[in-house]
Amino acid sequence: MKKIRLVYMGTPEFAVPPLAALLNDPAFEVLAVVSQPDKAQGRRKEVIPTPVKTLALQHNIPVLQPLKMRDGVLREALRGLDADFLLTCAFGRILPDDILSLPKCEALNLHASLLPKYRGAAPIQFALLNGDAYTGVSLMRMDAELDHGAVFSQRELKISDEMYYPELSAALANLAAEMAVTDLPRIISGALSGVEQAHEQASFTRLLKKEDGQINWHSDAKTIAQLVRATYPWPGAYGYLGDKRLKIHRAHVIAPELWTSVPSELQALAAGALIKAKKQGLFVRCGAGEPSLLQLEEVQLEGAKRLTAKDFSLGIKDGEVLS
RNA sequence: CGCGGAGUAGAGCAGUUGGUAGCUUGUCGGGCUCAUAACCCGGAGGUCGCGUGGUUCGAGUCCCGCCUCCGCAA
Repeated sequence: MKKIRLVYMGTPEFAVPPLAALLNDPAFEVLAVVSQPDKAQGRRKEVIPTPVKTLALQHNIPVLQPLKMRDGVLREALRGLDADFLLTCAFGRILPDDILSLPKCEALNLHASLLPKYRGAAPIQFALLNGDAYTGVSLMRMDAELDHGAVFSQRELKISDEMYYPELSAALANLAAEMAVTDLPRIISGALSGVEQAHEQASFTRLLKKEDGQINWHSDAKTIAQLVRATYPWPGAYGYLGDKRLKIHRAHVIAPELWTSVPSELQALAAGALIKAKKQGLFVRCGAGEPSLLQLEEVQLEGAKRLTAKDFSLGIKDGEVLS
């Protein structure tokens, strides 16, 4: 049987499982991998190859890292490959028309949401941020607009309360991998056809910024917990203790029925007030009117290492308030 | 040379104008209690990151050099 020839375009960790699955499946032949240029990272500004590039090199797949999409160089490189599919996954750049319209090559995208919901750059984060019960992945055809083309297939995933961004991202990436391996052949055979999206229901996500991690302690604890889960590990949810930033790495909501102290006592506390409850843990009073409680699990003060809430609480005074 | 914070008992912190270290927690022993992540009593545990460095009668505390960790920025 003729192998399915494809060019894979992806950059971050999320795009690794699908590529790995395609590389391990004999039905596919990955002709080339396109990834974003390597960037300097870390305190020492070391240049780190992208996760997708690393995997590709381990399998001796040629890697292209074009600086520009529109100068024709990439198009020329791809044109000679005679691929059946151009498959992108978290590539991070919008592809110009001349690449999407390569002859006899279907340009597809793996997107981490149930389109038309959450088009754009940060679908996983926004699903967590909004406290959605479900999200998923979509396999779709690329067209001139962002995440706008016909959808071939989707897989759903339940979001559990324990999922932070890395867990959800990994779960979705695995789902995307499974979907790519099983559904690309079905597209070739004609078993799957693209269905136009319900565009009027589309929503869009943008890349998170550093400031998106700042916590408003007047929000209720549930909202704040969602922010913590969505922004971990970057940009990270944070408040301020004095003039120092305090990152909240892990936290969860305490259901009102589990409160050991009565609401009237909480009512008297300012939003952001830290509550040291002996061995029971460290809590923050949240909410504007109705008080709600957020239990901190893991935090990190600016300049210090990350600590469990227990260790952190040993070093702070009573009555301190986060802002 | 990007900016900045920090290295003190197992852990988290304090240590004022320099006078040989203290708190919380944990740990060990004992006690109390129907019981407790409760309470009471007692003990162990630190060459204060490194330098056979400098200043000083005397340095965790000031000066110099080095190492390590971390936040910001990228």
